[in-house]
Order: sequence, then structure tokens, then C-alpha cells
Amino acid sequence: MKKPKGKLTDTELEIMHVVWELDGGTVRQVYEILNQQRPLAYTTVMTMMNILEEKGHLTRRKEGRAYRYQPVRPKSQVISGMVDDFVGRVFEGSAAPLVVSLVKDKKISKKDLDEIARMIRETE
Amino acid sequence: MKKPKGKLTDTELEIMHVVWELDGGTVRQVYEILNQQRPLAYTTVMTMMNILEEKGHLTRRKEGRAYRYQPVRPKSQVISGMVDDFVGRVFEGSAAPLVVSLVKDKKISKKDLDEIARMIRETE
DNA sequence: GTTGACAGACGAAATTCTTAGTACTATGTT
DNA sequence: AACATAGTACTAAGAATTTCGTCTGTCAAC
Repeated sequence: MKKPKGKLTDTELEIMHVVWELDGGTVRQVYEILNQQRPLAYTTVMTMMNILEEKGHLTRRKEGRAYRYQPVRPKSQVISGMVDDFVGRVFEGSAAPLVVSLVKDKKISKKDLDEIARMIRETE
Repeated sequence: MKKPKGKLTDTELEIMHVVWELDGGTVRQVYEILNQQRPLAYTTVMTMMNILEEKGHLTRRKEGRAYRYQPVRPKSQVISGMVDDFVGRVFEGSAAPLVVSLVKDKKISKKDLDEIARMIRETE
């Protein structure tokens, strides 16, 4: 298993979301959930989860007949890395324009922003 | 030329940044700039720009011996689409947690947020 | 007119991503 | 013991991405 680095691809991320949600799970469990959202073969999920294990995003241990996969790093940490990468690639490093963009496109409301501002005040 | 849809890959985005900056340019111009940042062959840039043209992100017209490529859509619009996609994939649609994440990771300061809040007030 | 520099067309190799089929193994059931 | 089932390993194939080489045409300079 390698050090988890950088990015998750689309399908990898889909799977990680489910695994984080379950806080660990078997291939079958993940398959059952993912398959409700879109058609996907059981073996595809297995392959992806093994890739995620190789890349260091999941660990697994035998549990009965199957493996149980656990996230290596908490969701917050991985997401944070992805945000970092995204801000770097798309906004050339500066996050403020990203927030401006969110506001302009009405993806975030004044109310949300106020709430976040309050959160900061409390943290200080 | 097709309708520009969805996403730009990493290299495509790198090139688009330069083309937006130049507000249109030839392969050679883009190559000169990009090559200062990292090694890259002239033909690679050409291939990528042709792909971007096929995908509908650039148009080109002959200008002397070379083609001049122009962005089809303004940077803001494309970036906005990428933000949309990112929020959808990574944050399952809600932008507020993204901003929270930026704040937590200190990628954005209180000062920045205040300024953006002020901007909203003025827009209203 | 020949040559050199520059531009584009074309093709293609290497890599990664996504998807899934097939064959084998272990286990629990009849 | 034979069999069905769940699970894994192995394999692979198609698509997208990234990178660049080679060939060909053209224009300017000598």
C-alpha cells in the first residue's frame, strides 16, 4: 500500500463517498448502494476498491469470507486535498475568486455566508 | 465544432488559461509561455489546441500562415461550469461546506470573506 | 532556384480510467 | 458428498488523456 496522494478520479470518489458514509464496508455493501444510483457491475466495484487499496485510500482486512474496507484518511482530509488541488488548477491558487464565483452563481446565499462568518468569529 | 460541454482536463485547462490571458493566440505564442513553466513540445501544444477546437472550447481562423485561436466562451463562464461540476462531485451539490472547508484550511481569510460579504450587499 | 525556418496534418505510443467477464475457492446446505 | 452461492483473483478491452515524432507544404532569403 502506498501513501495516498493527490487526486481521486470520478468513480473512485463515488465509491469513497459510500465508504465514508458506511464508515467502512464490503464490496457487496458498496455495490448495493451504488447500483441504486446507476448500473454498475459487482466486479467493477471490486476492481475499483482494490485500486483504491493499492493507491492507499482504503485498507482492508478479512472479515468472515469477505474483506472489509476502511477509509485510510477521514473524508475531511481527502476533500481538503481535492479542494487544494482544484483551487490550484482552476484559480491558480487563490481561493477568494472561487467564493466570489459561488456567490455570483447563487450557489451560496448571503445567509450561508453570514453563518460561516459567525463560525469564524466563534473560532477566534 | 461541437457544443462545449462539461469539463476540461488538466492540460486543456493549462492551455485555456494562457489563451484567456492572451485573449486569443497562435500555437507558437501559447507554446512559448507554457514552455517556460514546464517542458512541452510544440506539437503537443498544437495537438491540444486542436482538441480544444474539436471540443468547442476554441475557434480558429487563418491569419497569415498560422491559425489564431480564440476562446469560445469567457473564462468566467467555463470556470463557473467547472465549479458547478466540482461542487456536485465532491460536495454532493452543496456549496456551503466548500466555503467552510476553505476557511478551516485557512485558504481564505476573514478579511476576504468580509470583502465578499460587502460585495453582496452592494449587489443587492 | 535552392534552402531553411516555420506551420500544420497525421499518426501513434504510453498511460490512466472505467468497466466487466471468467475462472477458481471457500462455505454453508441438502 | 454434491451443489449452490458469495467472494476473490485474474485478465482484458475500450476510451480518454497526454505526449511527441515525422512528413509535407509554404514563404522568405540568399
